[in-house]
Amino acid sequence: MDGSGEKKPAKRRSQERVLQRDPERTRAAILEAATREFAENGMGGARVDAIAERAGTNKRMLYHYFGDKEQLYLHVLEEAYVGIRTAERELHIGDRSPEEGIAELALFTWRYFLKHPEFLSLLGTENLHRARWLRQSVRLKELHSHLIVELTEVLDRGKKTGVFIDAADPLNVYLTIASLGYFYISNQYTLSTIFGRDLAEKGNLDAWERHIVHVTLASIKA
Amino acid sequence: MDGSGEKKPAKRRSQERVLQRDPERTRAAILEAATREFAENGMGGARVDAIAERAGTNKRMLYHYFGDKEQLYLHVLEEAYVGIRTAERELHIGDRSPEEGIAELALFTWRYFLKHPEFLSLLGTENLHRARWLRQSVRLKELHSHLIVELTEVLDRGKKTGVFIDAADPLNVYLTIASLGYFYISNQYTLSTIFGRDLAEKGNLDAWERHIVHVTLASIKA
DNA sequence: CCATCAAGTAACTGTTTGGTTACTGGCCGG
DNA sequence: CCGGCCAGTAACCAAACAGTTACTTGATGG
Repeated sequence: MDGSGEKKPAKRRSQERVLQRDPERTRAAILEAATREFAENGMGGARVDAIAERAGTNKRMLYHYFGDKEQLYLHVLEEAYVGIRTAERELHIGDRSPEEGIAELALFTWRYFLKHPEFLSLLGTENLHRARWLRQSVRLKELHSHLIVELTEVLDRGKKTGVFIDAADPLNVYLTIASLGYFYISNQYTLSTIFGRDLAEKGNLDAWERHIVHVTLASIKA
Repeated sequence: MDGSGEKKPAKRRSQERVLQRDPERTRAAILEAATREFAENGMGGARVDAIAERAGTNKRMLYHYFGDKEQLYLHVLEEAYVGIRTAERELHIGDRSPEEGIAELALFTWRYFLKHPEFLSLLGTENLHRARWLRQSVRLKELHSHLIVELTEVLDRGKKTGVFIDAADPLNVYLTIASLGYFYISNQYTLSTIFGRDLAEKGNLDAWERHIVHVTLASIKA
């Protein structure tokens, strides 16, 4: 997100000169810095000064673009949800056989969680506060119905052809997949400590990936 | 913990009179208040003044008994781990058939999590900080080997009688049980919000309890 | 019965924090 | 070519914070 970014031509006029004033770039930098700061320290631990410094700007701009710390946090959270749901939508789990579709969703979810620990961390923070900010969000409520609808279709198709049990419930299936991925990754530090095994090791990660697919399918297979 | 607690007779001398100075009671009150404060607000959000007030004492005592905020937090965390592992040990999952033993462990874990959300919250906080404080703890490392040993025995017995698959791994089984319980409870607020279904409702909780047992057994049954 | 020491209180301190104010400088329309 | 506007800066502020100091109270053993 940083580093390789070419200087944007700044809407108003195309110019090659290094622009200090680039509102969109500044805004994006703040959002990205805030994502990291909130993910690493939680709402209570995140520091506004630290976000400004990480973004290479200062607090004035942060308050200018986002109002206050809480609104900035909500923006970060919304962006994170949009990120996973957007990627998920491009899967088209209905294009294959029901079993392959479910396996694909499980793999995608696991790998997305693994690649975006900051998303899991934000979820953790938000739940600590009982979804205080998420509940205020208007944008996000409908973002999720798509997932359940698509999953319902895949499961129904599998039930008709007799590969899935009738009791298979779409929400339960998704929660099962998400549970197994979320817990392993977000709790890896305490788990590795108390069980004396490094869960982040490649071999263990691969084994758990296979385990998730196995468990998910085993729980709904006829 | 409060309210119904009879006045302790204060070691040194039995007396019915209401004692203001009762070191053990004060210590316990601080620990209990700190547990709630840390669970509700995380390490970064917890306030030392709030803990003192909740405990009905003041900061001086808190620093007197526990050193500083971080050490107090570590005490709280250790206490929480000792709590679940102690209760778990009394299960004796080896006393029944292997299948019943695993089901029993799954039920126990789910119900313990449900009854002690503050434990889940503390785990979340500790993992946010990558087990920074837990790693310092000497007491806790061996507390967990017992669980794995007992679980290994139960699984081996099931493998011999042919009810479990050979690939069944004790750590994986425990992680599966814990994942399904942890995620559902600790993420109930965001999940209920985005899916528009109240996961804390009795019917849903009971269904998930059955689901956990079903999934766990389905994943290891021959 | 009083000297001693631990339990307990409250007011204080230096620092950090979220948020603000007063200011600078570049750009664009008229 | 200039007046107003908007991106950006830095110094500032009051409140909140973790941790401390100076003090009071009460039980107990010699």
